[in-house]
Amino acid sequence: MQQTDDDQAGLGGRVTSYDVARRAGVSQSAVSRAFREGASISAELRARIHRAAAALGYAPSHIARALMTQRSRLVGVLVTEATARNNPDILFHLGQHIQEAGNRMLVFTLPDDAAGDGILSDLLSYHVDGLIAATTLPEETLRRCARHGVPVVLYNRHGIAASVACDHTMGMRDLAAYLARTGTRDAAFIAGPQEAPVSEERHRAARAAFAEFGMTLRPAVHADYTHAGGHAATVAVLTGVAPPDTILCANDTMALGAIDACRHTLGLSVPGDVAIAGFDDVPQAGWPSYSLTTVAQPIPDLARAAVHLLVDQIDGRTTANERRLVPAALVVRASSRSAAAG
Amino acid sequence: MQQTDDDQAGLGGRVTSYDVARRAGVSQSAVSRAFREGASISAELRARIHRAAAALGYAPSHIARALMTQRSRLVGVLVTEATARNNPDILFHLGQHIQEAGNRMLVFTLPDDAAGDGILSDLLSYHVDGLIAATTLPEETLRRCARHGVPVVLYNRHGIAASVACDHTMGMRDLAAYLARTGTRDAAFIAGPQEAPVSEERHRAARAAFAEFGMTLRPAVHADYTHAGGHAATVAVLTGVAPPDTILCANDTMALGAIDACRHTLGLSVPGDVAIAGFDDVPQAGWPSYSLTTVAQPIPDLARAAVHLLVDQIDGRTTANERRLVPAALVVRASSRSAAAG
DNA sequence: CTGTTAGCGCCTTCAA
DNA sequence: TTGAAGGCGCTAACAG
Repeated sequence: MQQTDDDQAGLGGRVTSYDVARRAGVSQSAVSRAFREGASISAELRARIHRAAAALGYAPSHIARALMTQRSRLVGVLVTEATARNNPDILFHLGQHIQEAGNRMLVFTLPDDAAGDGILSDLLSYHVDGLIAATTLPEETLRRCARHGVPVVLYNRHGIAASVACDHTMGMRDLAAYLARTGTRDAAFIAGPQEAPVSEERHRAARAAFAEFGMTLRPAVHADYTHAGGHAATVAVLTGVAPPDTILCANDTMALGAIDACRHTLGLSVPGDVAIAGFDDVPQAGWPSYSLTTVAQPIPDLARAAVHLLVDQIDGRTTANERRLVPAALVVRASSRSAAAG
Repeated sequence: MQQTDDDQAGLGGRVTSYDVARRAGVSQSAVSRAFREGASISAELRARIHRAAAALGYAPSHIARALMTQRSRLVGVLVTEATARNNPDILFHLGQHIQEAGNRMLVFTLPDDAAGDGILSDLLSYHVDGLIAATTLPEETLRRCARHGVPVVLYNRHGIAASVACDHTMGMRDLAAYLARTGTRDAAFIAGPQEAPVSEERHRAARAAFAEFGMTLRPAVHADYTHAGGHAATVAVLTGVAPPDTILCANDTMALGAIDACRHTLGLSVPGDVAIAGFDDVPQAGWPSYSLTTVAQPIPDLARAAVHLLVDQIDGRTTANERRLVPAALVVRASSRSAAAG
């Protein structure tokens, strides 16, 4: 006997619990119970119903269930286009944990970081049980989520909601301490796009840390988070008068572009002529052609924390507005000067 | 008057069409019509209802609507862990087009390519209107989808369903022709994991093309699609007796690992000592540290085609089981010998 | 443990 | 054009 020989299923028509009930000679509630954990039903009856269901190719409807239970098991995930492209791992890890918690990930891609506004009614339409936002949400939107009972977790953002974030402050401090020890005195900062919150936070952290260790950090040069952007900004910075001894980038991809600019366009040696550091620890940072010194953003931990925080709120173990800071780890590689030289 | 001052919304309770109806002094059906395109309703009434809805923070429920209309506006997307990590752009572009078509993307991540089996009942539970699968689905599963009226589009796969795929055959042929002109005689092939369909297809295409141009293609060495895997396989291949003059990889990431293996581990020059080529044209392939000769997989086109094919089926413009082949473009860079040298 | 009854929020006939 | 009644597929409250 096949477990799934749903030969009977007519074309098109959805198989309902009613159909299964008739075939098994029981009530609809029995079918409902047979497909719910810990429902009051005898093992025998459940088995019989499952057999009938398999024969019919029946699967309980999450949609109808959601209508009754007020739980859709849908988690909305908001990402910007830039995040989806530059840090795809975020989406992947969030998806993993969301699935493990028995939910599904509904992805909303926004063109840019400030567009999270009009999306709210859409979110509500789909009855998402909760929301993880790696985009900037207006306070007004967050308040409305709260009013509608939709828990929100902000990813690498702050606001009037729970949040998880990489500890940029400590990460930058560790990096700055290391650079200070290895001869950096005067560094340029290549930032992401204007108003990119993560870039701003890293910049703020860098300014504080550089000041603490008595190094100069020049005003930020803005680029667009891409390799090409980092490349161009680096050329601009290094061809000016009195070039800096170090270039710090708001993300790895731009730092990789900076390295390529030095070696392939400007004929400079890294770290001989200029030290370069990034932030993220993307896979390419570890490849031998680059060996980029950087700070590892713990994406798997961030994703896990985000989902757990959200699920806790959904389940009413209300850790509302909890803020979780996940440590970032300095990764020293060859693009910065070695300690011996300091 | 604020457009969205849903001050009235009590905490928790969902605002229903009934609430809006009462506030506007109309029937529920009127509210329903006010939120549907082309419904029979006066502009005046619609405006009044929209005002009441805005004041209440009402958004129509897709869940309840789906139950009636049998259209969830949910598109399921199946990807393997490997795809989600190595080719994240796929997910991004699919999401874009799915959203543009007025739907939402429900992501199902599978551990490996052969696990698409038990997922079906889950898919049905969520009433997905259709399915885009970048994983291998058993014929049985595809048949059941058809029986249940769920259209499927296979992404870079073939089966008894509609499909879109990169034209690996032509792409490989162009690459082989170029390599033949530039001195390749004897090449190694570094494949992806055993049974990875895309890798197998590229391998098959490579064998045919190499034979056509009278070059030797050695038996495939299997790696895992990663940089480290490509690196290791390359070291193994090139330290044997009679190393090949060219290394062809089933994807770019491994080819990048191959280049690093040559330059940084084996002290060989690329393409001087050995030419290297990949497939995909990931962003890194164009970075000056690599300049990888490769074949561009047209991901944006593939994604668009996949979504359009699916939407056509959902809407009953039934182009069932249509197969779309999207051309791939040879991208010549510095990791292969130049034409002049041939 | 099992069946009956009501209703989740909406869309769809049908009358008016 | 508008309103009233029924039902999409399921679960929750109650009876037995």
